[in-house]
Amino acid sequence: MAANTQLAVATHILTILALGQGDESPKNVRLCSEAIAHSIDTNPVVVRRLVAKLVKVGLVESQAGKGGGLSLACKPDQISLLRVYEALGDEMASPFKPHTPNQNCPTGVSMVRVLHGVFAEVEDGVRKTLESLTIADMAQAVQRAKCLEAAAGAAEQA
Amino acid sequence: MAANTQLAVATHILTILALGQGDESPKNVRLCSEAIAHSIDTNPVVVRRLVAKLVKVGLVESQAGKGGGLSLACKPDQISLLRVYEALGDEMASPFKPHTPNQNCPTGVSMVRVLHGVFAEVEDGVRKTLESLTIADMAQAVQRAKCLEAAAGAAEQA
DNA sequence: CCATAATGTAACCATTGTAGTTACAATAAA
DNA sequence: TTTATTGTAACTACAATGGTTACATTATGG
Repeated sequence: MAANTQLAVATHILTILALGQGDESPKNVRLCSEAIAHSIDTNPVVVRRLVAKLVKVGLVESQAGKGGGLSLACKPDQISLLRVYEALGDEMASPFKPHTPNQNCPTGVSMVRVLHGVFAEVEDGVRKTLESLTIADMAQAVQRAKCLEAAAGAAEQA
Repeated sequence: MAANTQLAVATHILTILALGQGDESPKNVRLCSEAIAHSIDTNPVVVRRLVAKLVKVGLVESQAGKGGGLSLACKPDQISLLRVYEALGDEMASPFKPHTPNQNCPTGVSMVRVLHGVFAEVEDGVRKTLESLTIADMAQAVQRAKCLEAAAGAAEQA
């Protein structure tokens, strides 16, 4: 199967929108799905499909029609990666899924109950990590990385 | 797709083996893949396929031939869930996978670098949680759950 | 030494999630 | 009214998972 890159792509989209958003001016730049798809190297429909989920939870605003496009519906520092993660769906596609043992085996039945607790603990840790990071952090880190790279490129040229 | 339940099933297998292992006697009971598969409610081949990975990293011993079967190669309190997780493969099948953006878009390129760091942090948290739990803990919890359930069943009967 | 019971593993299939793509209706600006 | 955009359905290709059959290998035990 193709790897699940939805959180990565959604974060990419939001970060791009954040970068387009001037910190001082209240006006967000509106980007079209075509342009975003180009940066991600995918199809505009893939972007719109993902964005639909982000719109549904109030992270993104979209406007149809000529001159329309996408923009953030929140300040970047108000968007934790946990909010993005939750926007994509409740379930983590991961190896942390209980199985369904033989219901007549008491050991098996107890196993799943215990496993459920363990996996909940794992998920909880994941959520805490995601909660501590915002799109604003991502945008800042990307800016910094771009500067460093530009500098390295310039040094290489010289 | 079928959900990935490998960690759950592997933990199930190891816990069953741990339960069959008398704490006082040094002899492990040997169980055959057929019996284990029955508790998990799957095919013996699925069990053997998984066990092969556990054998490879020295968590389980297997003996072919009549009277053969599977047994723990370690003390249960020496087997953290992290070891089990690692035995199954290096990569976490999860939504925490970076994508591959347009390599000509400097923002995209920086994005993945930053995302990589974020996802490493998530993975790190997961590993810490898994490291804090052992098969011995699982076995103990399962025992306790079974007792509770038996008591509840008895109460229901009365 | 042969019958038996077990592992090891290859091969194949069905199911399902993901992403890519085409197509087109709906919408809104110029 | 033309044009540029979103929204969404439908289809495809691909890969991962787990179930299943089949069979070679191995070791016990009578």
